[in-house]
Amino acid sequence: MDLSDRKKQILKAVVESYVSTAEPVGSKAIAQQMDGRISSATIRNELADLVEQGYLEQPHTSAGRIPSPKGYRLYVNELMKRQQLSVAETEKLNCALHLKMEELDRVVSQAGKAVSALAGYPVYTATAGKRKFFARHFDLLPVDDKSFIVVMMMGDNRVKSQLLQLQLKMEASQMPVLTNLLNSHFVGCSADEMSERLLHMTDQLAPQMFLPLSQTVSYATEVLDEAGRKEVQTVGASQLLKLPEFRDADKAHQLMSYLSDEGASLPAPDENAPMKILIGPENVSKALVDTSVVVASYDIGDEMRGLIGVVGPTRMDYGSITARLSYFAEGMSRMFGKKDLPSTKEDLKT
Amino acid sequence: MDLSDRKKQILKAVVESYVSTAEPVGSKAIAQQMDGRISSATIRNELADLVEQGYLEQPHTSAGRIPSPKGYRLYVNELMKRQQLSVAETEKLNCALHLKMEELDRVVSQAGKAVSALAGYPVYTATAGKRKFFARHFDLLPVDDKSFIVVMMMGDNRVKSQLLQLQLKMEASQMPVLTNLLNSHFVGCSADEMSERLLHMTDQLAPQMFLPLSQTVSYATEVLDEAGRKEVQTVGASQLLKLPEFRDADKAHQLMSYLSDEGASLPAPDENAPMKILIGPENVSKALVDTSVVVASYDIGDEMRGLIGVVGPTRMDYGSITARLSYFAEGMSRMFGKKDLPSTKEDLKT
DNA sequence: CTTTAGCACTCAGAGATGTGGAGTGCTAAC
DNA sequence: GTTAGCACTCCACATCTCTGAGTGCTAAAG
Repeated sequence: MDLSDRKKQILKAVVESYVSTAEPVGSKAIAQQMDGRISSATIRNELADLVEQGYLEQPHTSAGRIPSPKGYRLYVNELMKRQQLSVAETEKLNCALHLKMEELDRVVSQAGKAVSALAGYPVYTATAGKRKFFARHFDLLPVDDKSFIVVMMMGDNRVKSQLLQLQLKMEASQMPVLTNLLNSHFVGCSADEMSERLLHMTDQLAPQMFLPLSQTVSYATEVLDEAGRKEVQTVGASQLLKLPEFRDADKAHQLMSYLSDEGASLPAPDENAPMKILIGPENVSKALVDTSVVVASYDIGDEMRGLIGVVGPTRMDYGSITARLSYFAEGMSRMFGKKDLPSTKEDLKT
Repeated sequence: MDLSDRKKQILKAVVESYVSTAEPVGSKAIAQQMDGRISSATIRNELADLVEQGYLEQPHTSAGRIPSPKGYRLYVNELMKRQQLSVAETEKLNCALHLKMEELDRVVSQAGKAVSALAGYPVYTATAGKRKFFARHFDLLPVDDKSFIVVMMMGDNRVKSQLLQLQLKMEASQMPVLTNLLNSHFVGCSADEMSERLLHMTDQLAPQMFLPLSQTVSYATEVLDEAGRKEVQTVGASQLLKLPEFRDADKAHQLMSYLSDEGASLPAPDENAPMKILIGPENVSKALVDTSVVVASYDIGDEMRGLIGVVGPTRMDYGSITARLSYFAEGMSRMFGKKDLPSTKEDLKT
């Protein structure tokens, strides 16, 4: 049951008009947009068909039509033109990407801001690894005789550090011993394994050695645990309020608190697809059923993947969002991981 | 021109009622709240006086009264009862405070979240130092022969690190030399001094030594520069939407984007006062003239101060906010700096 | 069989109108 | 100085009407 070419043209016109105005679109407007090649009456007939087939909806009898999720889906899969980014826009994105190669987290959130500003919608970012985290190397920096700083490099080459206050005084000579102990027994372990090994060492060490060791190890397990949890950040939530569909404070509030709640599980693309578009009820989460999400993932090396998603009304401009997002995701992949991602249209289907 | 005791009582009643209901309060309601000791007619007379003296305002002739900024000021300075925190609330705050002593930034933002949730208003946090930042110690961890990780401990004992990719291969033996060089020549320097010293060494070193050194130093200067800039974070902005005064999406949007704009200069308490309350037009920033800000600062040692501010409608519950904030600020000070802050009522005046 | 013009019908949204109630200011009595 | 009473004001809310955009249907034209 494929749609006629003309019906598709009309659907496309409806989507694009509604995307930019947020107002139901009428037959006359469409006729005009088609240079008067066909009359509004004909279009009315076609529109009626499209409604019947579920591609469009009518808020009430005497209103224009708006696209249904099914309509958007068709639009995204077949009708949408992949948009070119303007020079100014690529500039801005590049700027965010080339940000002084700082800590990963920073780049990610900076870039999120840029994308959000460009898209006009809130953006969430996350990084997640698939495999367990482990320590690659430990280092201790003495501060005074009752405290030192642990520096731990993780499997993904990120480094975390922390000042530890000791209960007992520690002699300078102990430092290298402790460092050695850590690097010989706790490197390559997951958090759980670490705790276990520590347990085994309880009796083998003098307390003045064991205490700082255990403090260090428990810091390490904490960090590893946390790194494993995927961390979601949201930026640009206030952009929502500019949209007519969120002028209702309650709606806006609901969505915004969902987004800023870190516990929230936000959509992620499938294993092999670089990008995913979820339209309205295609979202599992209740809070998102009235919104669409476009989410891209990118490789950041070491079996880690990053995630960036744009949240907006179902009426969002899928073309320009996907263009920006894929440009950005490719840039990130190029920057961190080595290999590029495929980015063909086929991958956009659910 | 001091107010009579009764007028103050009435003012207090108006403020407290308006704070909790957001509705203009009428003479009858006040009479009731005063156990009928005086009649509504009398109160009307008093109210008229208070309006004339500028402590109250009348949205329109036949409406109740609402406090003016001047009225709030008097309330905050004289009438407000310092509120006790409930056990449950201190629990929550303590919980945020005792968060596994992680990086400073984390604790601060976690605590911000807790305060925001408890207060029901957005909260901004910042940390700022008064003096220049410098490096206290460098450490290098080799990753492979073309990259290593710099670990830099700063004056405030925070540690920053970064993976550096080298242009040239580097031999293992160079590492300690480089580390030594860094620790002997660049410790204790501000970012500017570092750049200068690096310049002087250009000719004295072989390029294969100089290049990684310069990469490391430029990373260090970047970090120091950034640490010097005060960084503002806002949490809980979505809480605004629950308030009747921000049901208007435009207003909410305006304030929210101001808050999430990092460039924004948010109020800070004066040098020696631990807390400051800014009511309505007392705020310099245009975006805040319709809001009040309660901001506390706390010592985090090493000449660094932290900042936490609550932003809300002028009608906010100053009593409970100040109580929470000062509890929190004291906790932070105790945790980081050693000395406690004074926290007497006198300091609350502008 | 498809397209078009014409016409009656529908419905949301904006404006006009009306009513109730909360609250005031004023006056006169206590 | 305090209180009761009363006329007055004005917002909030509901009701009503009017308008215009847009529809569905029918019948004629291509």
